[in-house]
Amino acid sequence: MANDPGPRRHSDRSSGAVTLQQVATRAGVSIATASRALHGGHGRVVNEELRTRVLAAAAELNYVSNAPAQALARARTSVVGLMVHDVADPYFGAIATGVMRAAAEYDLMVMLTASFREQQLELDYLVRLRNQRARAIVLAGSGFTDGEFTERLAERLAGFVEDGGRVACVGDHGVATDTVALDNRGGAEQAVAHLWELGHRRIGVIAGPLGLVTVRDRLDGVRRALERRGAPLPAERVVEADFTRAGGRAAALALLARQPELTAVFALNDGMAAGALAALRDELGLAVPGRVSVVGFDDLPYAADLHPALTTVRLPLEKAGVRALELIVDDRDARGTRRIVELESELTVRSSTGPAPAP
Amino acid sequence: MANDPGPRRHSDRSSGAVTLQQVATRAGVSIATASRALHGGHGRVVNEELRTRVLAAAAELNYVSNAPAQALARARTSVVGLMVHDVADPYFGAIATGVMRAAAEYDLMVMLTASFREQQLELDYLVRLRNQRARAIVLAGSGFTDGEFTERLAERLAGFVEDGGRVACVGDHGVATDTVALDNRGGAEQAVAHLWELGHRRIGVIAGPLGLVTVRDRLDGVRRALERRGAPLPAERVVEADFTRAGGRAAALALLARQPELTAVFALNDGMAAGALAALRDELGLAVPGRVSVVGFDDLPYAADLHPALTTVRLPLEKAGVRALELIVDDRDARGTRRIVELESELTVRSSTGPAPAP
DNA sequence: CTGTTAGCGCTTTCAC
DNA sequence: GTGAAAGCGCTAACAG
Repeated sequence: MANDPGPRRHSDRSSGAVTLQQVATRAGVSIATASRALHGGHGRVVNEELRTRVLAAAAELNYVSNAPAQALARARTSVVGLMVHDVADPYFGAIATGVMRAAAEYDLMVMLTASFREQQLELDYLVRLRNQRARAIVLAGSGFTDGEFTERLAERLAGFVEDGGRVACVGDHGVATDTVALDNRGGAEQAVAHLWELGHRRIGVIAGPLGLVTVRDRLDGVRRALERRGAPLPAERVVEADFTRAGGRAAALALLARQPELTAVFALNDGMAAGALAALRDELGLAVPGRVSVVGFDDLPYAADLHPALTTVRLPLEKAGVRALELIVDDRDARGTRRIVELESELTVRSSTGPAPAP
Repeated sequence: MANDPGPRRHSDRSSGAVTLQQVATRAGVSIATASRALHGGHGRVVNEELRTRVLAAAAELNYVSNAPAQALARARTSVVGLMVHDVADPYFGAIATGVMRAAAEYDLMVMLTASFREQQLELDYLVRLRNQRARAIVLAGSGFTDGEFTERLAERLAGFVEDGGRVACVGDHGVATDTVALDNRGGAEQAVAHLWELGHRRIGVIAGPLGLVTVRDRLDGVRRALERRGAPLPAERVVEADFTRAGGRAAALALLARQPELTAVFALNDGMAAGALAALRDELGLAVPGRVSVVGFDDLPYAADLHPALTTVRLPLEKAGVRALELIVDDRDARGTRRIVELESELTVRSSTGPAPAP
């Protein structure tokens, strides 16, 4: 039946997958026609009957096209890279979900990379994504303020862009790409305003690692809000902590030992707030919000289930993921212009904040 | 300099990326040698000097190899697919983290797909992953018990395997692949045993959607444990709920309205337990664990922060992700034998459970 | 509308 | 140890 595949040099390597050629042969058409029938060849229309035959052959053979081969021929893939710190971290999980939803919408596959806050790993993954010829990268990575790191990050991204890739950051990463900006500063200001209105004047801050952009911006917001009210934040009222529950716990303990006069604690993320809450309640026996009010940041899903329910700043993380992907897909705007989508924070008041106790 | 790229038919499509040919030319060697120098050509050793020259040229040109092209030539990629319901769900987030950690270890890239519990989407992604020529798939998807779905799932996976792919499931998906088995049944039994020992005899169950394998197994564990103690679970003591906080809240309300004599509630996941806790405490005013004890399942990170801290069954989710990836990588065992790694559950007792109140 | 054919970038024989 | 060349599976000119 003239179905001789011919001599094969690399024969053994064949993964056994059905090829377009086989489909074409079976349908009795040329490979070009098969391609056009299956993947809609660039304006070209295929005769209805041939088309049907090709589709039937493909179905019978259980043909699935070879994306790497298509990528090679078309010089473009349909995969986008997503860089996060850790998907298990609800913050990044939410962003990732947004990206996934949008990707499904636009028919893109997403290649996930997690840096676990290791700078080298993050850098390496970036070239790995370039290697994969990802069409774009959504960078929601670690976010270090470290200048040298930022520089190398920029280099890597530049290389990626040179190859024709697009990049969108979620949050500030110190690189001049399209970005979905999260209003960390503004959110922090809102939180402070809220506490201030409740009469709090002695506010402590549990900051995360100062090397993270997010922390820097949130802390900055606190400072600004306080300065504007004529009560600049003293250095002793800020503790740097690990960005975790345990970090928050330890920091709360340290902070209140040092500054027992505090009436409010602002933890710069919900994880630390949860730890602080537990420390205050179980170890220090301080009523929240009776004796000290607590505010968190992020409004993770469990914030309402903390005890007491946590007042916190809500960040539209999932939406940020969606927007980032959209920035990447949407090529309308001229390349070369940096696009920035600003997303707003919103204070969610629950039960962990109340009037400052009378002096 | 004889660097004429020659006539190009597809010229405009070139993404501008540097190619191996360019590196070879610059290093003054053949493309074959460049390939071997860069990617260690199959036993072949390259002269040290040439090797150095190639590496230098590659560095100068900022060369990054083209994975799709390599995939085509080698007939294999270094990507594995990961199917989850939703990464923002802590359960899947934990599994995903495990997979990511292991993938980094083995130098694999992971392509993430999220079905959001839509059967068709899950099925489609499976062919998409085949299309990408993923080398393997870690299936931690929705987990429907639905027979027809399972069948189609099996079909799709079979196709994937035919092409030479490997598959590992996390949890039972009704398909006979290598799997990392989670002890849902055993965990549920432990929870019941715990309650029983505390004197609870009237236990209500807040089940998730009965169409999910996980739910079925956990419920089954409850039934078995109770039967073994001569107190079979009456149908009225089980409510099917959405697998969420809201679902748990509603179910708790319904359950206690119907069966006020219950002294314990077992929610088949932590999210529902959180909702139940809130409903019991805030809406029904029933003391936990004084009047009714509550047990959850999964031991998500926030379980200890619920109020009261939740007694729950811990599942080694991250480890499950790691193991699944290992099953895929580890080809020692003969193909054809189904391998099953059993992971144990462990009850974590906290403050939401206590002695049953005196009758 | 269909078929032929030249690549896409890389790996791997096969000869030297 | 090195190079030439034949593909890998597919797309897109180009010619009919």
